[in-house]
Amino acid sequence: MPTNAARELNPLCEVLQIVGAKWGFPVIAELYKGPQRFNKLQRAIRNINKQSLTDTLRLLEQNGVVRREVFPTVPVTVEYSLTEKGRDFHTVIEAMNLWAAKWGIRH
Amino acid sequence: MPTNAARELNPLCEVLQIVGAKWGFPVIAELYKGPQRFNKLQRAIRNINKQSLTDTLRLLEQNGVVRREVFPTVPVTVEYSLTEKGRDFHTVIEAMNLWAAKWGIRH
DNA sequence: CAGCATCCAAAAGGATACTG
DNA sequence: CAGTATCCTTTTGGATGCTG
Repeated sequence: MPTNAARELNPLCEVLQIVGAKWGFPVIAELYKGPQRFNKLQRAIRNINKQSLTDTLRLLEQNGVVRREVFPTVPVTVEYSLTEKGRDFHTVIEAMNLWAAKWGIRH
Repeated sequence: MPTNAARELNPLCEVLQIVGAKWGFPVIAELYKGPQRFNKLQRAIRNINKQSLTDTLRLLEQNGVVRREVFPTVPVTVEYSLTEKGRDFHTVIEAMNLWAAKWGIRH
């Protein structure tokens, strides 16, 4: 994640935190497919481990991008989904894709 | 910078490399003001050191966002400026700003 | 002036094992 | 199932000094 220096560039800091987080995009991309439980997310995202997944979900939750819901089954079930704010994030992703497509990879 | 995992999400990988780099935004922001020499950039960007500035400029240069021009004065003068691709990057920045403004910091 | 080489400190990432 | 705790490895960042 971009640390202090970049974070001083408000109000971009929040966006940079999200897009700069190593697993932010993969998690968001996966949740676009629909609500998912913790273990399902972990299996879906190649090479992520519990710790990293937990950290990323907490970060996105704090930024209001992801919602966490606990169902009191046994064992407990936890479902993660995108909030409205999270779904609206596609505007940013699209802008990135457009720019990347317009200019291509490498020059 | 977001590392391997995020980078597999082509064609976003290039964008993530740029926005995820700790000093990417500060350098681009500074160059929007116009072409600048190495030392001028370093003085303008709070707390960046030669090494980090060099690394960031090389990264942006490789991505075709920044142009490097050497003038054979003594001592040598090197000027950095944004390419057309680099200036067009404001479309991405704007999308980020819009999203951030729409949803605010924290929730 | 514009860097590169080196070195060190700090942070991030990841593996594993354990728990309610 | 969904984590937390711990430990360890790797990567990054920054400071400093040297050079064409």
